[in-house]
Amino acid sequence: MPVELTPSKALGLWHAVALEQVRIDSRDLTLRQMAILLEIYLVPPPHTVRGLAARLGVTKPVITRALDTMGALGLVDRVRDERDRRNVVIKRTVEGALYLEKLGDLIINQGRKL
Amino acid sequence: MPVELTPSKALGLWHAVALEQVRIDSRDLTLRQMAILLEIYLVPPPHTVRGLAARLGVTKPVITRALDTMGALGLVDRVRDERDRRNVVIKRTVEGALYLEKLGDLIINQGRKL
DNA sequence: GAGGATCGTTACGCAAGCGTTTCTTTCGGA
DNA sequence: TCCGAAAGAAACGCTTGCGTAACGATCCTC
Repeated sequence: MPVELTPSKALGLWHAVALEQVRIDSRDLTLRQMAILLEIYLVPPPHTVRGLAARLGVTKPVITRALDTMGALGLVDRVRDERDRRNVVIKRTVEGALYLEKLGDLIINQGRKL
Repeated sequence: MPVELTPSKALGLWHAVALEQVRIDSRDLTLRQMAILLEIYLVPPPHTVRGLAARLGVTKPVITRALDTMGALGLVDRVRDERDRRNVVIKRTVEGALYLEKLGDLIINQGRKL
């Protein structure tokens, strides 16, 4: 069942969510970081630096840096892959799940107001 | 008529749009810049630096810098208020309207796919 | 018309992101 | 057992954003 939106509602939703997010959360992730975070939490694992880079169409250092930042915020975790120790597997965290849960609630609530 | 979303669809929509936006557009606005841009285009004018700062809960230099950046991208324009020359009125541009129109289409299309 | 308030900008030092390039470690086939 | 390929991180110089504080221009009131 698709989500049907008019142009006005689509941008209105984006507007309301962006506004609330700016006001509430000082963490201010970039769009890329947000895309990476959502990818990690919404797409079945395993996730690797290389895989994410390919998926987003960016270079590997971009992913490494984003993981550094979001790791410091506790939103994601990194673990060496013991089966192929060149790989790093990106893990979800409780805090990251909570962060996205709040974002989801925000989107839903702003959607209801439209 | 509100937009009803499940948690899964809300985050799924955000995910899909963020991903496409990252892949397609190199401009990569920050969340703050996006909030400012949408505020300018969706809320009736006039818009001032001070007003936007209060609305977003940020300091004035944040707005000035965002307008610098987005002005250079052609997304917004600045004009002195002739009635009170201390004020700067922020104007919309054709390019900015086009940018948001594309974003709206993107949101709608990703919503349909859910 | 002088003095204080208001508006937006600029300056400053700092933190974080970028793309490119260069390691370091690890794997896997000859 | 080498030796090249692959994965991720680190290094480099640069750009952009941040918050605080100071600044010029303009308005308004006394």
